[in-house]
Amino acid sequence: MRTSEKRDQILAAADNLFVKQGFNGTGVDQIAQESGVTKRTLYRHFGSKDGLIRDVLEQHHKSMMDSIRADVFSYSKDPVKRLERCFELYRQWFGSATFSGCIFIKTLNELSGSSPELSRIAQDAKTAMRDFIREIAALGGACEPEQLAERLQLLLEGAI
Amino acid sequence: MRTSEKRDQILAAADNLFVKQGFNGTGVDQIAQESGVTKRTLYRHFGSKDGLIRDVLEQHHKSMMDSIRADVFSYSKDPVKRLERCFELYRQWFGSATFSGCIFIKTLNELSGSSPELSRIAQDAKTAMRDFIREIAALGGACEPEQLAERLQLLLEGAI
DNA sequence: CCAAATGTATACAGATCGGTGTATTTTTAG
DNA sequence: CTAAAAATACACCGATCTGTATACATTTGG
Repeated sequence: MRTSEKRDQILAAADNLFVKQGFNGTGVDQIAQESGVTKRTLYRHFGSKDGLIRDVLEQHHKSMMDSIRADVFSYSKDPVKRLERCFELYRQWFGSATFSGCIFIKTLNELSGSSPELSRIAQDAKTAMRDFIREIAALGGACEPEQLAERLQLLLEGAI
Repeated sequence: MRTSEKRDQILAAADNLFVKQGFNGTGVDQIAQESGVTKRTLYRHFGSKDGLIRDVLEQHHKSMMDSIRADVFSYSKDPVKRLERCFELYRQWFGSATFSGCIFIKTLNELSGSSPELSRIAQDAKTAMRDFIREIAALGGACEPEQLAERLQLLLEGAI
């Protein structure tokens, strides 16, 4: 059994709660209880609530990018089809019953001004996602990959 | 002197603070202090923090719609020019030094799940704004006024 | 002018917040 | 097996939160 099992439980529970209730709206006690762990254990792993938020954001970004990359690259070799697949993945995300919005947008909306570090992490995640789309679009020979990537990204935020 | 002078001060201060720091991130004490009023007075007017938020949202929606309507309708009689004026107003909003995002989007991001009533008010405000754009677009003979209105609305949220 | 509404000042209640101290038990690794 | 790391249980701290109590001053409307 890995040493980091509890750690992953905490990250998963925190991710869910943050995305559903916001960061300021979710207490550390609730996260600990929801993940079946003592508050003391939580603080041993993450040091502070901001530290937990930071790791949640980074892990969320990493797993999301890995998941999308794997799906899109294995879906087809045609850049155009890959781009279509991106749209389809977003469409599925919107339609999922547990959809509660994008955690990075939530970060920028709620923590901008109180934590520049967390804002930067969220901004970097959004930029990386846009670069990924732009890269695929450019390979597909799109005339304006930059604009296309931006438009797609903006479509996310109306569904919430 | 109107009876509601203090009331308006509170609404203005709360609006500013909410949009800058979020709802959960702004305390009632700070709002009272910022608006030069006692906390007791604030509670006499609004009853609770949620009551204050509700009135802030409604007043914000009302004054925003009135302002945009007056500007756009006096700008030109041509629907196309009116639509262009809408874009221009948004552009100015983004460029303003005090721009901190849309308070209704912030409401949906932060209070969805904890207050269905406030979420509904914010959603109604967004819908009303979109209907306004769609109405103008339809008068201009746009082929897809619904989609056009949606696209314009989504463009707001990338700038924050 | 006078009563009612509104505002001020200040202290306080009860809950929750992020975070810690400490002693005990469980798990892991060599 | 054993020692260190990790997790638990639980009380606790100071700060902050929403909301209230009380007593006094000011403004307003009829």
